[in-house]
Amino acid sequence: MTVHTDDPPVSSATGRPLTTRGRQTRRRLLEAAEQVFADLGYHEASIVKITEHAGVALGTFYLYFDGKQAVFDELVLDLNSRVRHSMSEAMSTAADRIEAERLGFEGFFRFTAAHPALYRVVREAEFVSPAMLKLHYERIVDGYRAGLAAAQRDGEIAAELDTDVVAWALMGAGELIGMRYLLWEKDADGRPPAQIDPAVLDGMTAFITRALRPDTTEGKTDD
Amino acid sequence: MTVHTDDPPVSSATGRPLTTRGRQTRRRLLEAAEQVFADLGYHEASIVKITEHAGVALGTFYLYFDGKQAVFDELVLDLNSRVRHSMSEAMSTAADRIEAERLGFEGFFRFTAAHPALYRVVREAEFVSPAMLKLHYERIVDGYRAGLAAAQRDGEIAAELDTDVVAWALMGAGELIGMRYLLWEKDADGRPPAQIDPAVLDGMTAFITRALRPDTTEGKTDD
Amino acid sequence: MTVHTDDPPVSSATGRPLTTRGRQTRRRLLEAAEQVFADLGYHEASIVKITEHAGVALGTFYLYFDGKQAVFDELVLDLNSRVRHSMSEAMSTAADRIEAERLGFEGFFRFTAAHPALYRVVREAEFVSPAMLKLHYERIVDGYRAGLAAAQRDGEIAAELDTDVVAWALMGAGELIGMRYLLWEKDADGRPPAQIDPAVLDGMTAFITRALRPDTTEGKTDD
Amino acid sequence: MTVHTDDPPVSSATGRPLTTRGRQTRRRLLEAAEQVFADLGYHEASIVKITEHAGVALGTFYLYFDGKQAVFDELVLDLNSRVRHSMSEAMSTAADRIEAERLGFEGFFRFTAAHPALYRVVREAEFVSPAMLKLHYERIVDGYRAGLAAAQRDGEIAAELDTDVVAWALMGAGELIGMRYLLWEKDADGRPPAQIDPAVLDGMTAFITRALRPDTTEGKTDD
DNA sequence: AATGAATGAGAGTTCATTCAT
DNA sequence: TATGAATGAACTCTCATTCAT
Repeated sequence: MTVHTDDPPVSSATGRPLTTRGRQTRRRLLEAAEQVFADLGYHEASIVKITEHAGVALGTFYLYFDGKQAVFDELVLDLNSRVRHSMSEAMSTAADRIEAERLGFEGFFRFTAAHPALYRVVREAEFVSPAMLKLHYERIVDGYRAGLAAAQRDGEIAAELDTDVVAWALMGAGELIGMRYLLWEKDADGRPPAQIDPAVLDGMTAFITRALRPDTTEGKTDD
Repeated sequence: MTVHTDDPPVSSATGRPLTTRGRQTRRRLLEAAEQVFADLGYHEASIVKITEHAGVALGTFYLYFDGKQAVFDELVLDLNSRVRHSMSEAMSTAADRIEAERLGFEGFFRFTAAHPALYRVVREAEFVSPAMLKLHYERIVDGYRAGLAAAQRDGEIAAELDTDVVAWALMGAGELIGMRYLLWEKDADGRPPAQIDPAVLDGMTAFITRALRPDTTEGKTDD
Repeated sequence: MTVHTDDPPVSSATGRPLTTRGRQTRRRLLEAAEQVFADLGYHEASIVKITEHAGVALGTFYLYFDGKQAVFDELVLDLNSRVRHSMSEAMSTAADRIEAERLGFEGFFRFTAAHPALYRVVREAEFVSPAMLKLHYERIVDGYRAGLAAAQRDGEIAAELDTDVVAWALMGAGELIGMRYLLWEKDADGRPPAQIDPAVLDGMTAFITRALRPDTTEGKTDD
Repeated sequence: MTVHTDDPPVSSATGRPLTTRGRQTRRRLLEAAEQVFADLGYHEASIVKITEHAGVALGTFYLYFDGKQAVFDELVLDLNSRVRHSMSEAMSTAADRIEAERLGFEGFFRFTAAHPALYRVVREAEFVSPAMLKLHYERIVDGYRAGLAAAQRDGEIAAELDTDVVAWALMGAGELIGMRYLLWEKDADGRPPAQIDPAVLDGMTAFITRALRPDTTEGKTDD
């Protein structure tokens, strides 16, 4: 599990810079936190469980983090950074915006399937650290909106659409589809699927394509 | 605040039927719980706070509910019942399915604006009582899907759409739009808006209409 | 189950005399208390459980008893009265004191097997109502001691024995034998035996006989 | 007050080994528990009272014990171990089995007088932790029975006696004698006696001696 | 840099008892 | 005579955090 945020705060809770050993301990704690928060949720999780999972003593935790909420917040930022990275990488090969949307969702679902912590931790942030959830959503929406607006200028998507509203709608749709068809879906053995059902992705693509594509009469801009 | 569920459990925690006085006390407790859970969230809420709010003694709570989680669960069911009632009432005057969708969202947003507890309580159920959240979503989706399937048979919406996927996508979209433009929006006085910005509702309607409407070449069924 | 004490307090908690109906309710409550205390012990038992068992409402209990401890105390007295009655009846046909001892124990064990509440309730009195336990033991010992003293005067048992010490010793012995071979013994089906193993009773009789019988050289008094 | 069990569990509630400081705290808690349980009984006792008595914070208790019942159980084991140690030490100088019995009772009474917790705690175990009481009695009886059987082989006590029955009878006798003449006896100042009345011990010895000694006609085995 | 014993506020829950009906 | 809703003190137990080592 690789942990990389936009602005990696590789310093101790007291602000001192860290030695190599310190950085390692810190990373182990953050990874343990991801595991424990994902498995148990914020309130069932405890610092003891995190430190046990990380194989360090209880007190050590407070050398690197200000407290329970602080690790949690950092974890949300970290997951946000990673899921956006996964999505933008998936979209990078798209020929047009609508293909980009499909690839973006594919990347999102792939990340979700591989990191169930994303939902469990990020969505719980709504109740633990509301500002973090807002930040998470807004960062994703920002990317969306920028892409949609550019595509609109290029005539790739319908001019009448409100890119802000559409961006939020798409994110909401993606989130619930992921929850329904990835997190709640169980195969014969009761295990969650490793990837989303292609038929669902197709259904989602059809829905999005219809919503976004320009009207047939709509004049395309040159480019 | 009116409390009405599909199957109102007007009995005590021990299952005995209640006197009039008992029913009143129970309802006051459930209403207090809605208030307190909405204001503070599940974990910050406490039975003491609920009983204080209801103006009864601590022990009284346990005459009517099995515990903290039990009131919470009942509250989720109650809110689910009420929001669905609000939506179906709003949709009842629609001329066609696409208008029904718009009216349904309008009803949903109106309920959300009037009962912030819906989001705060229901979404938190994901972490407190996952089965309740699933139930909540599934009950709403069931209605959606049935309406979409019927409309598809009538040629009111595109035949190619996967009604299940669309139903979940629409619900997710509606949820995040509501969160963004109702719960997070503040007017000049820092108060949340009493109703959703009509422009947003229009944007959403455009999005949905484009996604659902049959292709122009698509043959309509007679009616 | 018949309830009869030396001094049956057939009056309400407030001291008023009782109607026939009142007496019935009171007796049902006392019998329910015996059952519930025996099954659950004093602390696990609750007034609600007793009244439910008796088929009356909670408040009714306080019409007849001063409280939880009060029923308990009355129950101890009642059981004491009944076990002593059972023992003295069993001893009534004895030819001599040593036979009387054997028959007395037999009666005690029979009562114990039929009324497990005796142990459960009476022994718990040590911690709930110490004065009641003392009374229980002393009443039994009084009978013992009187019988032993008379037998000593008649030369049926050894003159050197301290009747007080012997009475307490015999009662203690009987109590632990009953606990070990009746309450803790389970047959093939895991059920407690309906009567004590005759071999055990023989063993006990041998022990007592040896301890009590006069020395062979000891002169018997005429009778 | 020295605390020593057969198998001293010098580990925390979570099973981790303890530092010196931790072991000290644990021992202080166990001693405080002995005091508090003996003074108040199981149900009146509370963790708060135990920790206050021990001079530590409430939470500290749970570092070392799993809960109220757990300390109680450990205390029963501890007392059992100590009283048996006291008895076997007292018996070690006996010339024959009958003298051993007398010395054993003396040791038991001495321990009882010095540690009233023995009765109060161990007998209450019948209702709090029945398995513990059984264990307590059985461990004592095991020693008794072994001694009696050996003595029987040596012809020191009557061959006809059932050693199992006799062992339980003797223990029961000793327990009630101790209760009557130590715990319930008060001197002029209302204080319990520091040691048992020698006359009672003599009475008990006479009783036991008569019961156990071989018949005069019984042939002794050579040794 | 790391340890782990100690803290104590605060939670959910139970139940004997009262009293208006 | 009977009811059962209401009370609230007291309990056990948890866990984020501190700090001496």
